[in-house]
Amino acid sequence: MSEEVRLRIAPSPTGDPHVGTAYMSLFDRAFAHHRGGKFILRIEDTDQTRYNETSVQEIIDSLNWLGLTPDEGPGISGDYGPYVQTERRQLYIDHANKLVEMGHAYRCFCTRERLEQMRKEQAARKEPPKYDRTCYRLSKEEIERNLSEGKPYVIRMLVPHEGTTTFNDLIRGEISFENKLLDDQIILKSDGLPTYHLAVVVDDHYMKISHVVRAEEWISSTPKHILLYNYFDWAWPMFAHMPLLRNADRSKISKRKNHTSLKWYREQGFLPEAMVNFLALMGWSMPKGPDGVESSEIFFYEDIEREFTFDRVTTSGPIFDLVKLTSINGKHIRLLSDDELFARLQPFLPEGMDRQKARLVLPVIKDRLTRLGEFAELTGFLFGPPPDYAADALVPKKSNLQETRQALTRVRDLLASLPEPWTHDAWESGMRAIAQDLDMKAGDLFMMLRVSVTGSNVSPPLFESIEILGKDETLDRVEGALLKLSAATADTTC
RNA sequence: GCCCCCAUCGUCUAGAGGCCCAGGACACCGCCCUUUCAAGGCGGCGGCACGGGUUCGAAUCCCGUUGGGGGCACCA
Repeated sequence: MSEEVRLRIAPSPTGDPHVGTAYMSLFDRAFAHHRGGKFILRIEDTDQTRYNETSVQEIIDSLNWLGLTPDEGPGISGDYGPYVQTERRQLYIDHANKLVEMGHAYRCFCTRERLEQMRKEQAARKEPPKYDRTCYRLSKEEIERNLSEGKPYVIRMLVPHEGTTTFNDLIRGEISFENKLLDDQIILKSDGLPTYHLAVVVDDHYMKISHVVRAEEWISSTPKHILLYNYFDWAWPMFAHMPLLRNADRSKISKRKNHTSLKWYREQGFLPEAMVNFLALMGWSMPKGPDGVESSEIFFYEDIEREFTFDRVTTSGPIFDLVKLTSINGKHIRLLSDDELFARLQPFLPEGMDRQKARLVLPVIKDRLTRLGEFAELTGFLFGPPPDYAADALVPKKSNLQETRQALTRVRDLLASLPEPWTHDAWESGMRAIAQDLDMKAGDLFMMLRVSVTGSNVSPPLFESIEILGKDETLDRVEGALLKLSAATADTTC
């Protein structure tokens, strides 16, 4: 009987919820649930200088938004709490002390200034920066004296100078490091809080984490963690280091070069299922069907959970491409029913916008939406006056103001005479008849009307638009266009 | 500087020695559809970083080079 599969996401509450957190959560949860296990949220808030109050709730909100709800976590549930590290500080202190007693760690009284000086000298000598073990050589008496004087200290783990530490990464295979290259890492800070290295090992152990899945950037600290597991005589978890999301220049994804806040994507109107779909494509791919046929790249979380295995995870870091995300988002928007899409659109409709009308426009605009946030902009002309435009915009190529005014007048008369409700057939054949009569292209005539009504030469379908606008408003706008043409004609003639 | 990871179209990827003179998606270009723009359909452009091995046979295995990335904090 094997142990339960338990994976965790362990973000630091230092700012906006990060896209990398969503990325790791996706695979954590998919794998855990694929294997009938649990997905756990743990808050790593041991750096009080970077702590951000609203962050924890925002992380939870973002995960919920994406449908990546944790099974255990702060304020959620679970038998292995507390799930916030600052609430577990005594545990870390006890374990650090235990290590000191066992001779696997030692107190270090060096000041930051001294350490800085030491590193400077090492750099000058072109040596790798590494603690020189000054405090390891302190006598018992010196330690006692420092302690009684109340000198602040940290606790460092003692790394052996011989041997090699090797582990098997689920994605990359065997990775090994020579111990002599590792630093005597600080595991307990002078404020009594642990550093990541101690906290992660202690918590992963007591929270019974079976698979440590995290970004590639952690590979080089893994041997330190393994050493700690060994010191405590604990079994190691499995390790899997996911590729790092990248900026376009291939550096690690950053706020400066990318939108990294999940809040931003939500506000822009990216669908959670599109985010999940896109993120899954970064470093993972859906296996081919049993017939060997290529699988679609458009899929949902449930599909990922069903198919996910670490052996299909790529080793090289993918560039986060907003263009592709946008495309995937558009496809997911089109997969939604009109009613569902309308429900999702609610937070994006401006205050006071006529909801009924908005629902009416929806089918017309659906194929043109790539983000929910575009709705208002794309349909603005239906809810208020069209944007201002120059009279010339009404004039087709190879035509002039006079002809345009003449043609548009005919259009107005047609619309005015058409009995309501307008039918597509009657309207269109009327337009075409005018075009033929005036010996002009039907397209040019449509464009004239389009600009009159929408203020732009790019718009949703014309007939549907004027139908939604209604006869009176449509005629008003055509009248307005005619006025513009008259004014412009007058200008050029005098 | 030292250590570690990585290397297929511009980008995301399929490919686990012959099925590949390399397949799909995004982007780009063209055509079709069409009252504009989209969406959709069809087609095109475009890649195994380089050099050595191993093998009857290498994108796939090994070594090296080059290139990219990450780490080396009382940050995670």
